[in-house]
Amino acid sequence: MGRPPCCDKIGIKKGPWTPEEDIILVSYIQEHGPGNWRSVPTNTGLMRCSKSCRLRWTNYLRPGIKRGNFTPHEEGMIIHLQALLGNKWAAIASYLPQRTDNDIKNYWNTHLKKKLKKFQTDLGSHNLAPPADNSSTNNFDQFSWQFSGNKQVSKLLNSPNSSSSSLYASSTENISRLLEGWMRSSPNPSRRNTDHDEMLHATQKKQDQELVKSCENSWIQDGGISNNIVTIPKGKSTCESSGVVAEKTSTNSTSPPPFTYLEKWLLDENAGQVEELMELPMIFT
DNA sequence: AAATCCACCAACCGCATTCCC
DNA sequence: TGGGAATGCGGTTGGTGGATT
Repeated sequence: MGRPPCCDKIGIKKGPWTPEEDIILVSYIQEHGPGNWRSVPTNTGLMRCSKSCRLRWTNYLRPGIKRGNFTPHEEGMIIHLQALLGNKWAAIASYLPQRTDNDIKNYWNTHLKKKLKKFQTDLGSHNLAPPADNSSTNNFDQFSWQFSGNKQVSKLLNSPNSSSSSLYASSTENISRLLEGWMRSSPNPSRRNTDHDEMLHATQKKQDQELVKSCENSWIQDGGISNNIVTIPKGKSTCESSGVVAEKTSTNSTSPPPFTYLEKWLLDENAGQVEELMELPMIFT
C-alpha cells in the first residue's frame, strides 16, 4: 500500500464533527442519497475525507439509529451472535439494524467483555468452572457461548449493577429525525443487510425447525453451566468457513445438540427477535 | 477545590475487498 | 485481466466527562 491514506491530504480536517458540518452532510445526503462518498467532500465543501463522511453518516447521522442503553434482549443477541460469528461487528449489526457496528463493538469492548470476565471469575469461585481439559479451546469463547445458551446466566449478566451507558440527548438526533420522512420514501438506501439476508436464506429449510428448537430449549433447561461446553474455534469469524462452526467438547451424557443445530435455532429465533426488537418504527422498510 | 483515575464512545488508521476502467 | 480507486470493516486511540481521592 504505497499510496497515502485519503485523510492525509492537505487541508483535510480531523477531529469531532461540528453541528454545522453535520447539517451540511445531512442536507447533501438528503438530496443525493448516501453513496458515492468520493464526491461528498467536493460537492459539499466539507473539509473531510470521503471515508470520514461515510463513517459519520453510518455511525451517527443515519436515521433510525438507536442510542443509549442496550436492552437485555439486545445484549443477549450480541452475546449470541458474537459467540457464533466472532468479532464480525458488521454482521452482528445487521441483526440489530438500529445499532451500528461501531456501537456494538464499543459496547462489547466496554461492557460485555468485562461482564464475561467477571462472570468467569465468579464461576471459578463457585466451583462452576468448565472441565479442566479445555486447554486447546478459547476459554473466553466458551463462556460467551455458555452465556448465549443459558437463561440464568443471562439474568446474571443483566444484573442491576451492570451496564449503564447513559442516554444522552444528541443534537444530531434532531437532524436524523429530519431525515426520517425522506428515508421512508427511499428504497433502503443505506441499509447493510447482505449477511443477514444470506443467513436467513440459509435457514429457510424450515422442516425441522420446531424440532431443532425444542431440542435446544430442552438442552438449555437441562444444561448446568458446567455441563455444556461448546467451543468456538479461536480466531476471527466462525462464519467464514461454511458448515461446521464449532466443535462440541461436552464431557457428559447430557450433551448439547450439534452446533449446527444450535445455529439453526439461533438464526430462526433471531429472525423473530429482530422484529421484536423493533420498538421504534421500521423506517427502513 | 484540585488532582487523578477511569469509563465511555466518536473518530481515526490500516488492511481487505469490491468496483471500475 | 490487471491495476488503481473507492468502499467496507475491525482494531485502536484520544478526548471528554464523571467519579474518586
